Amino acid sequence: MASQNAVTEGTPARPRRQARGQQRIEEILHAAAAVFGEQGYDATTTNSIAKRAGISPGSLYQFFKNKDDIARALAEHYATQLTALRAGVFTIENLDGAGLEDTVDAVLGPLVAFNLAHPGFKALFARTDMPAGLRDAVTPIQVTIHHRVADLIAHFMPDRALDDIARIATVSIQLVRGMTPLITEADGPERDALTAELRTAVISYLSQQVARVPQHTRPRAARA
Amino acid sequence: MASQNAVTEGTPARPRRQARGQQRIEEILHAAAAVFGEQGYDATTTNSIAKRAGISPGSLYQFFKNKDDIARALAEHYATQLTALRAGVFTIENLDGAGLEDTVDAVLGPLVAFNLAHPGFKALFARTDMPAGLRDAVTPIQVTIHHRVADLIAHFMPDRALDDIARIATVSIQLVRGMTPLITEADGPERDALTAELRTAVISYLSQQVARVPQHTRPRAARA
DNA sequence: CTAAAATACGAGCAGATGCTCGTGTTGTCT
DNA sequence: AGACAACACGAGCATCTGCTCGTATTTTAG
Repeated sequence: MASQNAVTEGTPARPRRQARGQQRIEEILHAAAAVFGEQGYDATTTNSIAKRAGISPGSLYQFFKNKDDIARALAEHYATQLTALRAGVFTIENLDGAGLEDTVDAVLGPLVAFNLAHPGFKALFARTDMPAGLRDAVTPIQVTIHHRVADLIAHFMPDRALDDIARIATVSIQLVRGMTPLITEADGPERDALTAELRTAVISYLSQQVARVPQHTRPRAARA
Repeated sequence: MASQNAVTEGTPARPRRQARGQQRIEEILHAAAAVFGEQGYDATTTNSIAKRAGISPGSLYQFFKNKDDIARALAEHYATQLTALRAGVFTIENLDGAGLEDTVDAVLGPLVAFNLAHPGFKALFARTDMPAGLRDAVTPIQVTIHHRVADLIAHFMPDRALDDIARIATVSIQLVRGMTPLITEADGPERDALTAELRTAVISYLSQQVARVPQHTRPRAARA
């Protein structure tokens, strides 16, 4: 956005990255994701991230202001990948004619896969009590996610009040967030079973909500 | 390690408490619950607990071995009160003839009230990623809770396999745990609304599970 | 009353953690 | 080639946190 060249002084300490630096940044984020996923955010030390990335602490701080800054960058990284995921799989247009179950499947499947592929994700997003710095880093992205889910839900209950929709979206997200650590920490068949349980929980909750106002809505969720 | 007591050597460093000390212990636990609830477990310092309790750090460590020990004692304190709660409200015998909805209500209502009355509770139990010390402190009690919930659930689906029952109990508990922080942090009417949503989610999830095996079970959940 | 145990104090230690700083190396631009 | 910026290093600083220790006071036991 702002001019990063030497002439203007808009962003003081923002160096012009070279290719090496860009790669380092990605290596650091990769290492941070791994360590966050294994140890949790609080227990993760910046020195351990540097060690994991194969660099010195000093080098790390050439690319990131502090620990929260790493979390913020990683959160944005995840947000970007989630956006790509959405574009590829569960666009609203693609699901407009689909039923509730198919929609939930279309969202939940890739989301679980994403959590398994990116162990750091749940460490940043699936916590209920966050330190202030982490909270600031992830809330904007949580708001974005909430908007998308609310849009999706609104399609199935168009005559509900907006704050009802918002609340149902919040609850749905929270159901998923609560189950995610259980799923990622389980192995093989138990993991599949828990994923199926999550699917059941979300679908039955949302079905109940759809059925709640049967006048205007056509509650035939399974077939369009 | 050396025995400082005269006669028996059963519990080496366990002094014979006087009335004053017992009261101090309760004051410390009360203070710890408050600070845990406000700051979270990690952010809470032992010195801040001592300050809140109106004593010096040295005095605190005359009654508790370390920070985890405080958490463990507080967790046991909560477990005791929960047991009293169960005895008073939702004994299995009392609910044997009741339907699923009434049973869930009988559990969820007092449980939410308990969470509101004891702000430290969710800081100890409602976290998904716990430091090792805290995990050790609360897991025994979580196992107890899980047993009780599984017993309750088993009454509604007697022909399900034991690990199915266990998994359903785990998921149910997780649904409640995930929603608890949302509920306690909300105010007035929004809190009530979220509580109602939690009720809906749990009941619809469990109803779905009860309906899944209709052969042997009599799925007349609402009326006995 | 007296000795021992329990309670109380609070300055401060040992260890850890996020982060810095001085210095040296690599890359880029002219 | 020279100059400057980006990159890299790692010992170590400043700070915090859980906890201790020497000491003083209160309570209990005999």
